[in-house]
Amino acid sequence: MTLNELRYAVAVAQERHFGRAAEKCFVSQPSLSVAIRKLEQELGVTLFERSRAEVRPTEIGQRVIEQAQRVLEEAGRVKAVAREGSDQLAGVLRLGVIPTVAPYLLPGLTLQLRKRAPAMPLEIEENMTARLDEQLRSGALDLILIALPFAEPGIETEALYEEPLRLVVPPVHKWAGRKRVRREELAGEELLLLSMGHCFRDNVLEACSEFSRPASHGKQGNSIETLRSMVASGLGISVFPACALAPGQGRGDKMVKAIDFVAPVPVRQIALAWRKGYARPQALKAVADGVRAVKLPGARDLGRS
Amino acid sequence: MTLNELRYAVAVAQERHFGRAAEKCFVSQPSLSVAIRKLEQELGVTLFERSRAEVRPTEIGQRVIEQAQRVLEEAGRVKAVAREGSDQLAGVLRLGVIPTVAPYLLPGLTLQLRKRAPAMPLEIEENMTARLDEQLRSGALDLILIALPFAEPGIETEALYEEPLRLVVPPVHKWAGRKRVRREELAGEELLLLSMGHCFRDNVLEACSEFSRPASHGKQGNSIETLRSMVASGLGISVFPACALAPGQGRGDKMVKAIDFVAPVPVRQIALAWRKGYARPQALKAVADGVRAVKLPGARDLGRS
DNA sequence: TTGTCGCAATAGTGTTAAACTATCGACATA
DNA sequence: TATGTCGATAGTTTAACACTATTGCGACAA
Repeated sequence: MTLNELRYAVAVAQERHFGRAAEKCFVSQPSLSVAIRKLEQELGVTLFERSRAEVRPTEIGQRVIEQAQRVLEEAGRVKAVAREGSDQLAGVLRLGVIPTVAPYLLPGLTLQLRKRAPAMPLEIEENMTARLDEQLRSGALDLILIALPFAEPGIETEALYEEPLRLVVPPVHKWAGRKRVRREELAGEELLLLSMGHCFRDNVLEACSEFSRPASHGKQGNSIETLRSMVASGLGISVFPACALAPGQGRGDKMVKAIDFVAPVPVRQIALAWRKGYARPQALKAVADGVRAVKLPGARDLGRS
Repeated sequence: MTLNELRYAVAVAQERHFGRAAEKCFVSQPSLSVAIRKLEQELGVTLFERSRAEVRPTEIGQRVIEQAQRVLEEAGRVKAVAREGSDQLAGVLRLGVIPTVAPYLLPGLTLQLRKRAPAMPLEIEENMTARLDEQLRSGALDLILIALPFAEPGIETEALYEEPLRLVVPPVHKWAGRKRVRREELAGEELLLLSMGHCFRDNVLEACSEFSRPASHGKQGNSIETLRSMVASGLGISVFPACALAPGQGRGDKMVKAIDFVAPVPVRQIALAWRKGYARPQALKAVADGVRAVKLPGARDLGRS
């Protein structure tokens, strides 16, 4: 039983004439005759009563044809479903973002994507790299925005931008008045860090470990905003990504004082990652372009597209 | 798009593995791969995300596959419908019967068919030959029981039985005591006839016309039972088919006296008629056999089967 | 890095199936 | 008896589909 055979049967039932039905189906009359007979043999019933005067569906033929129409209708919907969904920029996109990027990038990104892909709402998962990776692999997420390095088998990445790391001190700190600080000077300072698992914690440690190895792990925060408050209250100093230090960023950007490092300025690289073979490359590109279009302070575009 | 392609896609979605899906569909892995790709191309969407680790339906693929399952389900019902209906002895049979046969044959026939085809209820249309013929041609009836001669293009007939015609007189008639009457003797007698259109009227006229040409058309009845009453009340004499004169037949079989004709006894032949190519030959045979199995007084089987 | 394994994709080939044209045969009409 | 219509059949070609064999890619172990 093929869809064509069902189509032919329906056409014969409608036209009540093999010749006209064949014409309607764009096949020759013999082809259609043979197909109908094949269908009748397979089903084991006579679908049409052929008399000279007219072709008439039998009782059972009528019921078979009604059912055949249902099949064809559903088959048509397959194409309809595919057509609706063929726009890669339509439908929810599940995006994972690390916590040290999300609050600073997302406002601008959603704005960009509302322009670039208005039919593609974002479903945001804010979590640490390990958890995002897991969800990306399991298919719970489509794309994730993470910090490099990030190399996993089966996962492709594209670096989007890099941004400088900046020293953050209380307004009353001895360095508060300085323009620049050398990384070596951090030795011996109390450096407030994010808790374990945050990749930015590793970014900072890598950037500064040569000079400062903070013994105390008691002084940690669960988010940059927590750290900002801790620094503001004089609990210590810290290192933030530049995006967290834009004017207007954070609850009052006057709470702390940001100081640039002397070159070589440590940076972190933010990248987009997806499963190899991900089926919506256009959506991927839209997000990549959208992120690049968000102007973060001090950020520098990376990569190809 | 073919039903097989949809089957393959559903199998891949279930197994999440091309090899196993192919095995399940009893085809080679390459065949299945090619079919899936063909389907994807036709629909213009990627149905599966192929990674080394696993095969996963895409968002849109998931929806397409759900719809494909609906198609396959409906396609399965086509076969189910055909299987249910493949029994020719199941389902209503629309049977037309002429009024001079119906009341005498049907009680026995329905009994016979309840044994022979319990799943085939009869829908009875009692009408005159011309109207039955019309309905048979239009498809409103499947079979009709009529009297011969009956020859129509596109219609096949099979004679079932013939029965004698008998003279019917009031109990007080001068012939009431006789065993037999010669047809010639009817000349000059008042013969009560059925109204125009009843084929039995023509049977009687043909059988007796050589001897009696009734001038008066005022003395007519619309049914044999009406005629029986008219005869009983002494309004005249008539000719009935033997079936109408069985013991217990009619409202009191003592109302009138039946007399045989001297040979050659006039008869009428009852036949089954159907459209050439009628799709339920078994139902046809069941009715023919059922009619023959009804023992009507004086009836003699005719025909083949 | 270098095998090796697993799996899907591709190449090449044969067979089935579905299309076509031409013709037949049955029936109805002139 | 001729003629036309219409569905069935015959014979042929083409296209679709399945098969085996092989490649190519990525993951994992040595």
